[in-house]
Amino acid sequence: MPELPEVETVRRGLEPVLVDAHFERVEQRRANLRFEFPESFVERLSGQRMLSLERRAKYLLGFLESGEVLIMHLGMSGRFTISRAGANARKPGEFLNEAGKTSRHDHVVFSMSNGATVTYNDARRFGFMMLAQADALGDHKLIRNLGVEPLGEDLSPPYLAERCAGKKTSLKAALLDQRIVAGLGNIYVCEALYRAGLSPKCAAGVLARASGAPSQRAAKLVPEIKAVLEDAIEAGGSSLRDYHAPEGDLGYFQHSFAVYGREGLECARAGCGGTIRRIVQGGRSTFYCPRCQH
DNA sequence: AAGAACTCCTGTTGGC
DNA sequence: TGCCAACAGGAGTTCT
Repeated sequence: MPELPEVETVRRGLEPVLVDAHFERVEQRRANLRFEFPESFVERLSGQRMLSLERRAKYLLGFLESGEVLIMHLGMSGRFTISRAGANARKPGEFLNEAGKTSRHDHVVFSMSNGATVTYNDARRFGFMMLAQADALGDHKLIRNLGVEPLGEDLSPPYLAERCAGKKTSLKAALLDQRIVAGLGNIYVCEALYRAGLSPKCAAGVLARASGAPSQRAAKLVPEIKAVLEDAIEAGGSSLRDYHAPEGDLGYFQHSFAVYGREGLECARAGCGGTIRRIVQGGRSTFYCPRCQH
């Protein structure tokens, strides 16, 4: 489900109900999601106050008073839903939860001291939750190899050129590699490449000149990556199928897709007249305009 | 050792 | 209407 803009939207939705609240009750309904839950997961969360909720790449990081961090990843289908005490209380045996998803996939329920209930639902169970020591978070195996955040100064044409220099893998695959840029996923890579007029099929190495300096392509691509992510965050993320922010609001950036999911439709670039194509790279769909992406 | 293929799991959709 | 194959926003692990 979520790429950086969706995870950031979820973070902003959860922050007001989780931060400064205590976990009054934690319900863990199965032993594993993608991975086993941590040892004594419920006990280590219960009674804890969350000091802050941050995002790194597609991870949500809840810093706890105990010095531990609750690391959460939504995988493909993970979603959080907030409900208030008394409101929309689900009757026993009811088939659909507040998110309109089957409640059999409600795997974790946090009851907070401020009266909010936060439910984690994940049909495919590619998401997970872990606990780590905050002061060693940078050494955690999930965190330590992550590349730069795409928003902000760290992602620059020289950085991207250096990391892609000599790479024969496709530009599409390189941008999906979380060790290079952290937080991009299939949709926003397609959209950024389209905006930059770059072919997803060309070798990633084209971003660097022989000297290692950034090429024109790198200079063009970097601002488009930032722009598409900023636009999507502004829109509250993309609601595909039934994704929604924790409060139930729908993001609407999916209406702004130029290529994703638009196979067979005409390229929107003025004067182009090309037709959007779908190809498969690394087992995943890539959408692009063969006429104006080179 | 880079790069590609495979893997986890369930739900939805589109074609016949 | 029913059935079945293809596909879905991720990424760690295992191969070549």
